[in-house]
Amino acid sequence: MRQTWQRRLVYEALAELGHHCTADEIAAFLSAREVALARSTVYRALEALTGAGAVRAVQLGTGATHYEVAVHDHQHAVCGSCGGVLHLEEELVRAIRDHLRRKHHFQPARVDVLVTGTCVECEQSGAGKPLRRRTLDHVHY
Amino acid sequence: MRQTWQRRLVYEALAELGHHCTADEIAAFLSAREVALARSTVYRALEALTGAGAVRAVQLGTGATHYEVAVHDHQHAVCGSCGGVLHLEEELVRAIRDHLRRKHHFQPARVDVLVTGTCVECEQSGAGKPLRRRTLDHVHY
DNA sequence: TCATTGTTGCGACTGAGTCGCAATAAGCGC
DNA sequence: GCGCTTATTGCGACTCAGTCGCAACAATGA
Repeated sequence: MRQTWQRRLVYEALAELGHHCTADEIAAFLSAREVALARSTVYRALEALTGAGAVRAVQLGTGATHYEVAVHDHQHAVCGSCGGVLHLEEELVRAIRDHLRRKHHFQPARVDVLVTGTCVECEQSGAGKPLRRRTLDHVHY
Repeated sequence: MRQTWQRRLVYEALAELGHHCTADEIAAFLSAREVALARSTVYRALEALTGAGAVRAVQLGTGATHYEVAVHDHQHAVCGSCGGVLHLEEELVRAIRDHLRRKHHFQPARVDVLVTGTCVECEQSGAGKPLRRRTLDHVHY
């Protein structure tokens, strides 16, 4: 993978934002910093970085793909009312991998778990209003 | 939910097709049967049926949403080279639910597991060619 | 330094899904 | 069975997320 300042910037934006974000959020963040990358460039940079293993793409429901700096594997639980995202130990999915390998002789390459529900705060405050689809705040606990 | 022949047909199409399919596949199936429903009608029927619990919507990667008749809960493993879909016991995710409730006081409403990997057949035949994105055969083991 | 070849930027395009609105038709009470 | 109310349909236009082709450009390796 060739090094370009565009890719560096995309990666740094992701790191600075510090939470799951979409391609457009990254583009907006850079725009605010007076750097305008073509939308397709951001997408392609994210694709390249994902391929190189520096970034991880994750589907948080039905909206746009979210990206995060690849540190250690984990799964996600998102709160349907505040949009907060909780990270779960990767350890929790070991049983699933094992089961597939042993019982079905299926070689898992990637396991994605997405839990949707209600977090403590929302549960207590009784904030029942479900989020409009396709919008997540990416609050990071 | 009001009963309409459109909704009945959508449900029956899903049942007859017998596997995960997309809104457009259902529309095409019905078209072939000389019934042309508006695309938006199919989407709205699926939404209504999903809300009523008769149908389950599932995200099989990045393509279109897939729907299946809601029989019993289960999770999915899809083969990246033949597009086959394997059903997994819901039992496997109990630990995840429990963990969230006990350790994070998070109320899970829905847990979605998506495993991507290679099935036995493809593993053996060495069919390494990854599927073009956004295409799944919905082979049902 | 130059040549090669991957990358960018732009705009047009596609696929999936949503929305507004007028016409229609379920399902209710009678 | 008859109307009435209100949900649902069909249509087309629209949005959103992402992809693609192509010419100009720039990161590496010789």
